[in-house]
Amino acid sequence: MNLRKLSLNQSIPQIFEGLVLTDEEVILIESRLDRVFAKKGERLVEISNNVDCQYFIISGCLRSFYVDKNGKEHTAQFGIYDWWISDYTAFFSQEKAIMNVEVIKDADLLKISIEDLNYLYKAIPKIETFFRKRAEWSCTTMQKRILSYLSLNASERYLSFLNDYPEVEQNVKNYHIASYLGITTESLSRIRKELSRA
Amino acid sequence: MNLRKLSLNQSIPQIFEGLVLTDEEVILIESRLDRVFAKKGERLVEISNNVDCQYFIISGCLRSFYVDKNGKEHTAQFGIYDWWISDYTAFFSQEKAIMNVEVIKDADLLKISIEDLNYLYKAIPKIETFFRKRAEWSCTTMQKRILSYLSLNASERYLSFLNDYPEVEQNVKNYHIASYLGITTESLSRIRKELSRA
DNA sequence: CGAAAATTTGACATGACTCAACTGGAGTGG
DNA sequence: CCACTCCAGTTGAGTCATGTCAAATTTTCG
Repeated sequence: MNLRKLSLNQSIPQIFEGLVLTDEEVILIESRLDRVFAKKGERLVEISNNVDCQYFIISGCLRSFYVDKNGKEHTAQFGIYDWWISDYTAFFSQEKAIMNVEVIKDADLLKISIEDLNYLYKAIPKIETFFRKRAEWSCTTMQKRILSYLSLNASERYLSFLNDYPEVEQNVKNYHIASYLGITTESLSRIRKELSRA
Repeated sequence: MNLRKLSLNQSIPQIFEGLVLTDEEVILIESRLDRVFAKKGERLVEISNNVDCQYFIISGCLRSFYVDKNGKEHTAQFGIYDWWISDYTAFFSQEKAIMNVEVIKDADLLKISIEDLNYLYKAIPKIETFFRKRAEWSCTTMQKRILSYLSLNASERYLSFLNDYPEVEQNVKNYHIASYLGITTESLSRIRKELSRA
């Protein structure tokens, strides 16, 4: 067993945190995953392409973003360690990507295709349970984000972001944060100035 | 078999559209569902209560809404026939409700508790597959809504809402729509006036 | 019909945007 | 080691979309 295999094996329990897996199950899962290293600036998904896989992040930082009709970028999601990333809208519905997924900091990833995932759902039902719960949890975080747009002003949304995702804040540029919060970099700059005075 | 039973039985394929179920499975599912009739104005979920069930809507109209620190209501979700509703944030994580679920038009519902749902996941694995896909689909619709807040102005969001949910529009008040779009009723009124001129 | 609820309208206020200029730091090469 | 460039962030002035508040109007429904 080489080093690469070893560290991949160690990653399986990390991915399926909370699941009790037998040795055979770990081996089966491993056989369906691909280790991928991606450099800053690389794109794992590009708008209008097919999206047949999603990525588990072992380390690094990524973001998915939408480009509107005026060419403005809007960050849909950030991804750091222990989280998954893809264009889920496209991945789940098997339509063309409406977002790009871009590497912000060199990343170490595990890639799984939709076919392999469907295979694992059948072979190991608790994997499907895990992904059901993960999707449910995504729903709750997105719901909260929607409510934050409805009920908070820009400054409050920024504070809430800092509170919810302190590790993300340390890995991304302010203009990424602004495009996630739905404000301009100028506004974010003024908000930060205002907050630092208080 | 009485009428009530008959119509409930007929609803099962409607709920699990796309799933092929045996007669025994339908009977098992039915045994875990409760038929509920709810009048306009009733609340199925109230903020800070426990949320141990979700509702499938046979007919009628409902909404879930959040109340912010200034007492303003923000509609999180509408529900009409064939859709499910609850405070998912609370239901999935089994925490106290952060939203109310309110009946907008007299509703005919099927109620399922989290225990019964977990039982069905075990007993009929394809039910879990169905709910996994439903959660994934919810993620994609919420993702699109988030992107609409980031990239569209109030008027464009309104048009997009009319396009995506024409049946909802016919069942709810304008102030419900405004609170879903994140604007005031006055702004919505002006937008409608502007659009009717064009 | 009449009261209550929903919507519309007007005048004004304001938070966030736009555009352009400026600052500061990180890296690069002469 | 300085000069240059590039990129991110900041600042200022003016604008605009949407909000606020109060009043008028229309619709709904008992």
